[in-house]
Amino acid sequence: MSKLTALARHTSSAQEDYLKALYGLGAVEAAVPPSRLARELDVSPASVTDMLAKLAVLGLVTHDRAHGARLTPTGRGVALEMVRHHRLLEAYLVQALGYRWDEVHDEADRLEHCISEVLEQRMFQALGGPSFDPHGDPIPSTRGSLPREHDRCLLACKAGDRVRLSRVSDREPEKLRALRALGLELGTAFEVVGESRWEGPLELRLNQRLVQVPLGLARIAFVH
Amino acid sequence: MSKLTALARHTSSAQEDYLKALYGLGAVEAAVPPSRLARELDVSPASVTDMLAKLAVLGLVTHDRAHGARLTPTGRGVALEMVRHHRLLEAYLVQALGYRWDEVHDEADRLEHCISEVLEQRMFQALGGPSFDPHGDPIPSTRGSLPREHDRCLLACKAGDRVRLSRVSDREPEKLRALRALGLELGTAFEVVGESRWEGPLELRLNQRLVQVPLGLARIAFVH
DNA sequence: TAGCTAGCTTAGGCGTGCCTAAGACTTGGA
DNA sequence: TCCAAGTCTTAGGCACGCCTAAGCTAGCTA
Repeated sequence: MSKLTALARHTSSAQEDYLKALYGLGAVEAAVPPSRLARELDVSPASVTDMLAKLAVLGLVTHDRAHGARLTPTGRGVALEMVRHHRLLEAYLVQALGYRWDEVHDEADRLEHCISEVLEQRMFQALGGPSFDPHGDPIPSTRGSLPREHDRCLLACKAGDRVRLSRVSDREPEKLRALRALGLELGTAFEVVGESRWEGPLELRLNQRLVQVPLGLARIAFVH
Repeated sequence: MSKLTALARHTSSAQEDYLKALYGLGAVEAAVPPSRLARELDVSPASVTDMLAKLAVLGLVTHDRAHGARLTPTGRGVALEMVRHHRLLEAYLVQALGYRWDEVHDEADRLEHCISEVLEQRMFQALGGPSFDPHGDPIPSTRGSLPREHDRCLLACKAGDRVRLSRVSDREPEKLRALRALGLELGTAFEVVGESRWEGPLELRLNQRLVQVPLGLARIAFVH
């Protein structure tokens, strides 16, 4: 990964969004089809073609029609920087400023593009060097390494499994509020009592209480 | 002033910069010539003409050739919101994250455009409702009122004056570092021993020490 | 193998925010 | 009074990031 930060490299917000999305779609390991990226970013396929061409010129992605787009090592570096900014900001907003886990995503999405390396570092230090954000996602190190995740989706659990909530998707605030309302926070221990049948809810035992978890919530929850 | 926040009103970063600059140049009280604004923002006069036309359509400025540009009440509201964001961010960075007073300006200039009202409020609360930023500039209230400033420029002081540093311009980090190196911080008390003669330095007595203050530093310092 | 369809790219266009170059208006001095 | 200088606007253009519409390609199915 390049030593230059995204700020010094003057990548635009939009470019950073594309790189971050590519990273999230696994463009480090395998090529990502443009259509997938278009859906993710809610832009037209034509826009994706344009932007991928620009990013290719900048040496941030490789791109051929047969396979799709992949991040170069430099592109991965920029993407990881954005992911680090995003997750660190989420952690900071929750721990230092009293945000709830359902309030931080949009704020972090805006701020991640304009914080300096200095601010990043100060927040990191203020939090004592956190490893995870408020949704259980790992915060990449400055060198770009990520702890391997061993969790599995709540949907994949079998009746009788005793697990803890380890991670949730940060995308949908409403679902996050619903999970919290059911008593599910990061680290909450519970037992899976009933698996989902015919797309019905899962049933959990949590603090002696039986709790029904709709499919849509179970899908964004991960446990170990 | 409109109740809508700049975010909800979707003013662009650039528009907000123009409004803030106009506010700083006194476009509430008197019309500001476009050339002055162009110099301030380091853009061409033609760009200013363009942008003022857009802002006029949005009802944020009035603009006639004879006089120049003035902020409407709504425009003043947006400008003050940016000023509030900027100064609050500066205060937060210094007090909560250990920045020095010469490090905060650029960071705040970027962040002021993308923080939510929620974040603004959380920072305000975390600081206990501060009235001034680290350079002694007053932080406007949400309703847009500003405490009146009674300070005067250090340059205007006479020999024998006993005063305290109350405010400095936040624009030039190097000068801020130089002031600090001379022992001058907000609230520092000193006596003016010698006024500037033939554009030479002022002389101050500060903690029994005699200190020479170059004209360029005295110009950005204010006292009361 | 031929044709259809899904997916990608090209072409052309739009709004924003900037630019330079050239014209118009004002204002003060000769 | 009239010219010169400074100021402001107009005209035309560029990069960015997006769009729609139309064309191309490739792979699957009949």
